[in-house]
Amino acid sequence: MPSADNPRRSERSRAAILQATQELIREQPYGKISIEGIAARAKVGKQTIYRWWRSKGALVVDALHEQNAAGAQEAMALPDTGDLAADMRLVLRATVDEFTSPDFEPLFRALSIESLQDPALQQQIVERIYRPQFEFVAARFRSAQDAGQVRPDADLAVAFELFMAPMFYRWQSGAHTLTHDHADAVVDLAMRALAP
Amino acid sequence: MPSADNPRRSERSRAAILQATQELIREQPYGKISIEGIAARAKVGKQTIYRWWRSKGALVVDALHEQNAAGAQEAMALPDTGDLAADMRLVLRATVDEFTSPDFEPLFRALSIESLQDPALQQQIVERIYRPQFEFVAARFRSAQDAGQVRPDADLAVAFELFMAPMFYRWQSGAHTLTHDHADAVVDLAMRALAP
Amino acid sequence: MPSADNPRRSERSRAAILQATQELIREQPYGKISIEGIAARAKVGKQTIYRWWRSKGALVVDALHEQNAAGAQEAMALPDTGDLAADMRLVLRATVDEFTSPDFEPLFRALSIESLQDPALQQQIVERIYRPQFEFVAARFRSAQDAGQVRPDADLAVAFELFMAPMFYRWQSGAHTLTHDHADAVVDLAMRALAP
Amino acid sequence: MPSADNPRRSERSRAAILQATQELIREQPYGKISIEGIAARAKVGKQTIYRWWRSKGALVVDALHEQNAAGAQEAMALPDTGDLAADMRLVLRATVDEFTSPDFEPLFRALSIESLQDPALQQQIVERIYRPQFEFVAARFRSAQDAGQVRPDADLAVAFELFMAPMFYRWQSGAHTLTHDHADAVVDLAMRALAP
DNA sequence: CGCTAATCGAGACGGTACGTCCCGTCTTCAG
DNA sequence: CTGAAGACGGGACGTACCGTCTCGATTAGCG
Repeated sequence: MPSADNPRRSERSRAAILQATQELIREQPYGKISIEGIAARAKVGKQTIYRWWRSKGALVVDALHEQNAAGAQEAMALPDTGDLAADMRLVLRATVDEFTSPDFEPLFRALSIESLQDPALQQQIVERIYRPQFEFVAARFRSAQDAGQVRPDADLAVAFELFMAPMFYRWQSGAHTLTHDHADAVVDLAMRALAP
Repeated sequence: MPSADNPRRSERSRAAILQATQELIREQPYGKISIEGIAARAKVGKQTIYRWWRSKGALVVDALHEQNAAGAQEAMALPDTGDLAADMRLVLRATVDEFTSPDFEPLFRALSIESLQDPALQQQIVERIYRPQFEFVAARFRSAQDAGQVRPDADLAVAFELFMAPMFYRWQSGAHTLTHDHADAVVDLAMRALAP
Repeated sequence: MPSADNPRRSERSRAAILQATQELIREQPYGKISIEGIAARAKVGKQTIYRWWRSKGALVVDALHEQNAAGAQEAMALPDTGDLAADMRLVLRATVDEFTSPDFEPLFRALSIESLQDPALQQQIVERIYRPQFEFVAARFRSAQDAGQVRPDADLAVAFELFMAPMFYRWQSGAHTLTHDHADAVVDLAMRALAP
Repeated sequence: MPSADNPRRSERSRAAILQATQELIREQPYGKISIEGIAARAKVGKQTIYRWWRSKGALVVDALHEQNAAGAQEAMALPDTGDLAADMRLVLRATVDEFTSPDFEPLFRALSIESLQDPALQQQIVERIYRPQFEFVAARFRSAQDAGQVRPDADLAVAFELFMAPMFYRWQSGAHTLTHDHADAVVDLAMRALAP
């Protein structure tokens, strides 16, 4: 994700703003983060932020994308070993790792907060984050259906959520700790539910 | 839930504040709600709010409780007909209704936003909202285990989330609409996963 | 000045309130003093203050009187040695001492502030503080007129102010320091002005 | 007195704030005046006031200067007719007029209240208001000394106060009304005191 | 290769809300 | 009924940020 479409736009500012946003979100509760604080940290005028981002939420989305671009995007690298349970175990463990990581977790948190407050942003997130992730997994599900590991009439959207929702729910509710063991247990149950 | 423990506390103010909070949360985006606005609507001094509630989040928790106290608390009235699937269908449909209701949904939304911003509040919500709900359902699960409808070694916490998490996830992600049909589909899958 | 007219009135409270008022006025800038602070220091309910004093100004007036009652009231003890200049030198030096004293000065200051804000209080001060002081000095002036030390047609009010106003002015303007030498210089000039 | 030293500063706001301050001080008791009220009257954000003035007192000083700048500054236009008594009569009568004017009096009052509460402001007033006025009069005194109308060894500061203090004292004590006749009487006495 | 228009940093501006302090009144309970 | 305690509705405080708006000072790309 280089600069943007506008050639005049300062790449230096763009990067500094997203960098500052990531850092601040990691350093303090999201409620304490202000555009002014981001501008100051990035040594940028406030207007430069307002010029290129609609809202703090949009800024958070981009900051998260920037971070994913930097990292390996493991969560999406979904292998097909022929064993769906094994493959999903990898996916869910990676999810646990992200929900646990001090680098990612605060950004997810920020994103959740913003998406709950702004329906437009919520739809944007569905399309830019949720849907791609779903499509990757759905493809793997179809392959598993062909291999007879999943009932052919299964609703893939519901199936997808059967795996992911429990992880998300635990994270957000804070009632239990997220562990690889828990991920494995969820995969076991979900596989049983989807078995032909 | 009458006044509180302090006999000096004005019941009139307490009720007016919670009432105003509920109304305002329903009328406008949560981000636009201010303590000042609540105080004005309740015809109360700001200090009276700050005296009895730590934060806007704590106020939202109480407002939700007040609303539940007023209503029938159907979600918790969990029958035991001997047919777990049927009973859980009732619970999940009631959940769908709440996530859909213009009376409840904005308050849940507000609660989620606040709990994501304040770990202390999150734990309070776990204990005052999540845990009681879980215990009700867990009791029903144990009865179903006795009746041989659920595997005796099932982790009831995971089982609980297998039902509830997909509903919550759909609501928060906004990727799909919540319907009774979807609730039924989730119950079907979850029952399959838990079957002995 | 014992309790007051009401026999039910608690002498203990009355004294504690005036005591607290004096102390606080000496300890901090007058603008920071609150009724609430006085009540707390005096271990008294706020209502007890509001019951017996119209305003903070009235409280200050009483606090000053209480202090004068305790002290020697030297400023008023005006001797008649036959030498008006010498006698006035005593009066003006005593005035300098009061304007300089850490016990009195803050109370005068408080009184000035209040009287500038409340015409009713200002008149009360004229009658309870200014006028008695003037009468004492005026009596001495008349005696000096009889002795031929002061012009018989002199307006005693103007004469009085000729002595006192320069002291007051220096104190309030803060442009110069108040000293006994200055008091003597003022007496010299005023005597010259009033000489037959 | 145009804007200030900072070119970014809005002249429109500066003028509106001082204007509003003057108006409000004239319209109501000083104790009822709030920064908030001034900001509202001036259609200005509170921060704009706090940005450029340390305190309400500093604002009052500037408001008074603004008013003087607008008017003729008669009090300072001190003629030298060769007759000191006549010249001083003009000055003191002008002073009476100011202490009597509904335009000036409330501002002086406000200034006195503030200066009594803030030593830093008091010193500022000495330098910006008291001292210039003194210097004008002192120059006239020196000219009178050259003309043999005033004792050559007179302390000009004390002499200045001999004229001004009685006016100020009457005004602040509220014991007597201020009139031109009184001003003339004071000049007579002071001239007698200073005569060679 | 200089012109000019967009972009930049900086930060003042009119506002809204914050959380706190105090006002003067009212309510409760103890003596 | 007085008095200590302190909750109450309310007004203002001084601060933090909002999103908009000038200011020069770069800084491209086009002419």
